[in-house]
Amino acid sequence: MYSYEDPVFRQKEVLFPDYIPDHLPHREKEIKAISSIINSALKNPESISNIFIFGPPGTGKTASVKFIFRKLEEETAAFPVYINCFRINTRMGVVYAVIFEFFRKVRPTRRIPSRRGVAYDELFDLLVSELKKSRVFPVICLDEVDHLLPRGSEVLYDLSRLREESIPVQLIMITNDQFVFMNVDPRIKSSLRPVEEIPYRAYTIDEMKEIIRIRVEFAFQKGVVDEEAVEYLAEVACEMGGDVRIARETLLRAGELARQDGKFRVTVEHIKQALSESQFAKAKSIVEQLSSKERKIISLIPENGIFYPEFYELYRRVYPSGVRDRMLRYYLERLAKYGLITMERRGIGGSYFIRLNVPRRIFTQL
DNA sequence: GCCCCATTCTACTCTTCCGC
DNA sequence: GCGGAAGAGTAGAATGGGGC
Repeated sequence: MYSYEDPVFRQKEVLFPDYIPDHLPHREKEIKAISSIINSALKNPESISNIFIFGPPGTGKTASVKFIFRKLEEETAAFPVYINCFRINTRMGVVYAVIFEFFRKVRPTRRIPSRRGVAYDELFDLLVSELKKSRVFPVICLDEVDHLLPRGSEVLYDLSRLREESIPVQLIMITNDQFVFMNVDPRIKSSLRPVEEIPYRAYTIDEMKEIIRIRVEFAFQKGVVDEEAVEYLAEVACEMGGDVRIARETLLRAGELARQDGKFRVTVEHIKQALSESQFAKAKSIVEQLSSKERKIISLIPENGIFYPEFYELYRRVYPSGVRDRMLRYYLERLAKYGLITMERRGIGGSYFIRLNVPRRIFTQL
């Protein structure tokens, strides 16, 4: 049988966003700290501390927790649940996600209840009774927890209060914003205590170089990626905030470019070319998750910006049956929160000036 | 027991109102 | 023009009653 060996990639999936490596270099200290908090809670459920992880994007926060969760599932009786609050950002959504995972992993024979037509309290009571019966130790990770606030913040209070029902539950909250809980209801803040804070700092150039080298070693065929290309990529990735995702995405694109030109060698030129696109990798992944309404709205914003009243007129002209003024503002506020646009108020009591933070081609390519 | 349909219940979306 | 709050509207699922 004919077998084809890729001349560029050896294990391309190493560069995919959902790939969790067996070893996370330069995050051993943080992983050890988080694991130790979880393990001591497992040994002594009376002394549970919630965990608050914060730091710049692309510094391995999510990868660390997913790495720890994999070990927890393999080696302990804990019941880890990972929830991305960008997608699941209501209290009902969070409780339903926990119940869904519980019935999938712990009680696979039980029918998963419907989400619609069931009261939140009813669903929460079901969660309480099932957790009580099963005696599992839930470790719930709320990634991008800032997207849960303020609408879904009540669920933090509810989940923390499970301990009053003698259910040992540990929350892990991940965010890029260290001060995310500053304006949260004091009642909710106090319910989350005690909290252990685990800060993640941006990678240094040397650390970035090593991380890229390891990825290159596993993902590419031997000798395909030039050393100068690795060094250049590490420097630029650090200048852009130390985001490993940019480096990973760039390597993937550069590999494809090297294949296209037929020389099967990744050079600095390939990296430069790939970087022009991958610097917007994060924005692109956010845009991919937007609802069709949000995409329609952002696609209408001109490259050179527009004042809100003018934009509302434009929107209504293009989508006469679309949302009204207040709702449009609400959607724009959300897009601003995602970092895709900037809303700057011009003058005292003046209108908002809306500006795109990413090139328009990001929306049109999807 | 099964099917159909109206009713009920719920979370979530969206509009309207009003004060600043 | 903006933003918070209240309430109406909507979609989806469960429930219950009637007819076969």
